[in-house]
Amino acid sequence: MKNSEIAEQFELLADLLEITGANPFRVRAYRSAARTIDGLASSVADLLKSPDFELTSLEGIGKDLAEKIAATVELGVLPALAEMQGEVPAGVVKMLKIPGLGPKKVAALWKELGVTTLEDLKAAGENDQISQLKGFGKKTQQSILEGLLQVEEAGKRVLISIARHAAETIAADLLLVTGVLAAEVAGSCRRRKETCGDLDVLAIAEDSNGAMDCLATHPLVASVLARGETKQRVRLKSGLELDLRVVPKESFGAALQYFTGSKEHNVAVRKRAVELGLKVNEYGVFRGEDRVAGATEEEVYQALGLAYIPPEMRENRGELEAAAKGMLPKLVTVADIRGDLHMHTTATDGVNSIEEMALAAKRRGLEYIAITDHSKRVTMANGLDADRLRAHWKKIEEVRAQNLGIQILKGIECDILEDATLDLDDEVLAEADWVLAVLHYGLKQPREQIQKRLLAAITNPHVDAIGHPSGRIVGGRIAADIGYDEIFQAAAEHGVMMEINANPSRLDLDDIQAAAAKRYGIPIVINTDAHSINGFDVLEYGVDQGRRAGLTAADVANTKPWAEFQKLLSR
DNA sequence: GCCGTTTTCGGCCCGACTGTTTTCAGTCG
Repeated sequence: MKNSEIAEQFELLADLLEITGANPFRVRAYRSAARTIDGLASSVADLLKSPDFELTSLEGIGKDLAEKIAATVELGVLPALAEMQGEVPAGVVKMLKIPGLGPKKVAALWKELGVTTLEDLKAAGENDQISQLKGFGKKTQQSILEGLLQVEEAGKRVLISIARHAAETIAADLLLVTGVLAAEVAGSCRRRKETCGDLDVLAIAEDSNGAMDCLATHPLVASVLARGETKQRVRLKSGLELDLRVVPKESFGAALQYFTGSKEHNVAVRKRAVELGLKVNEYGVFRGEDRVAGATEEEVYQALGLAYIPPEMRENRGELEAAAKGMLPKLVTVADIRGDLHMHTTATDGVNSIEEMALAAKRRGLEYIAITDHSKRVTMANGLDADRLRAHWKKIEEVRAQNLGIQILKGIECDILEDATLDLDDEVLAEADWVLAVLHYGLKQPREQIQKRLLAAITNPHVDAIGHPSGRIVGGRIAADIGYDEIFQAAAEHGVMMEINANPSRLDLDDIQAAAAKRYGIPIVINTDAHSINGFDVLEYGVDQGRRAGLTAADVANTKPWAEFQKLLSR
C-alpha cells in the first residue's frame, strides 16, 4: 500500500469527522498525520517491517494514530473510515469541493434538506430551498449552483511553468500602475511547487484601488470574485484563481512571508513566535503592541532567531530547525549548472542537429553535453538500433572535430525493457561515453518487476544514470511503483546517478525522492531532456525541484567543471 | 488526537472577506 493511499484515507476521515462535528483539533491531527505520511520518502508499509522503527517517532503521530496507520497498512483500509462512511453518504463529502461550502454548511444541507448527492444539491438550489435555510441566503444559493459547474472542472492544478507565466505577467503589469512600488509573486508558485492550484500576487501601495482596478480589467482576468480593502480575488480566463494582496511598505516582508506559505510552514513559524513571546501576522512580527520586524522577509526570520529560509524549502519539513541552527543548505542555482546530460536530435525525435544543439548549449554557458537519442524500442520516436547509433556517434565525432568549444558526449537514452533487459547489447553500450537508462513502457507492472528492471540497469557496468526514474507525467501518467529505498541503496553502491528531469511535465525525481537520494549520497544530475534548442529553457524547473529537495551544488553532478565530471565517468 | 521547562489537563496560528447577520459564523488561505 502506497503512502499516498494511506494519506488519502486519513484525509477523507478528517472530512467525515468535520462534517459530523468532531473536535476540530482532532480533525487537524488526522490531517497532519495524512500530510506526514504523504511526505515520507520511504513507504510506511516497508518501514513497519523494520523492528526498530516506531511510527510514534514521527511528529504529530501518537499511540492512537500509530495504531490506526498500522491497521490501515495491514487491512488495506482504515477501519474507522469504513465505519464513518456508513454514516455519511459519499455525495455529502463531495459537496466540500464546492467553493464556499465547508463542513458546517454541508452538514446543514444534509441534515436539514436531506441532500445526499450533487444532483440533490442542484435540485434544491433550483427549487429555491437552499436560500430558506438558516445561515444561507440567495447569494449563497447562487454561488452553490455556480460552484457545482466548477466542480466538474475542479481538482485541476496547472503546471508550474503555466502558473508562473500567468502570475509573473500580472505582477509585471501591476508594477506599471502609478503608486505601486513593488509587485511579487507569492504562494506555491514562489515556492516552485510542481503544480499550482491558484496564484498569489503581492503588491506595495498606499492605496489599493489602482492595483485592484488594473487587475479587474487585466486581459488575463475573466471575473472578480471578491474585493476588499487589501485583498482581491479574481478568476483568470484559464480558470485559475488569483489572489492579490496590497500592503504598505513596512509590512511587505511579513506579508510576502505569510502569503508565500506553505500553510504548514506558517503554522510552524507562528508557533515558534508564540514560544518566543512574539506574534507573527501578515503585518509584521510583534512583541505586545510593538512591531519588531516586517519590512523584509529576512528581518521577519531574524526576529524569530532564524536564518532566511528560501521559499522552495518552506514546507515544514525540518527547515525551521535547520534555520535555527544555521544549518540550512546553500541551494543549487541555475548558474551552477555546467553540463546537460539528456537531449535529443533529428536522429530520433528532436528537431535540431547535433551541431545546433551543441552551439545552443554553449551559448547558454554550458561546458559539456551528452547527446542521448532514443534506443530502438521507442519506435514512435524513430529509436536507434546498434547500426544507426554507431553511425550517429560517428557524426558526433565529426562535430567534435570542429572544436566548437563545448564537450560533446556520445550518449544514449537506452530503454529498460519490460523483461528487465536493456534495449541495446552491452558491447554497444560499452562504446558510449554516457548511458542514461530509462523506463518508458510497462510502467504499470508490479513493484517487484519494476525493481528488477531498475536493478538490472543499475548493476549494468555501462549504465551511468537512471533518467526520469518513475516515468510519471504530472497530471497525466501515474508514476511506476518503485521501492525507492532498495533502488537508491543499489544506485549508491554501484555509483549510478539519478536524474531530475527538468521538463515541467516530468520533474522526476520529485522533491521528496531527490532529498532521499541525497541522503543515500547518490550524485544527482539535473537534465533538460531538450528536444530542440529552446528545450534548454526548462532547466530552471529542474533546478527549482532540486532546491525544494534541499540540494546544494555539491549534490548535483553536472555542476562540476568538465575535468571533474569526467572523473565521475571513469569510475 | 497530540503534546508537555506553566506537563496528564487544557491548550492547540492568525486574519480577511462574504453573506447573513444587526454583532457574527463560516470559509478560506
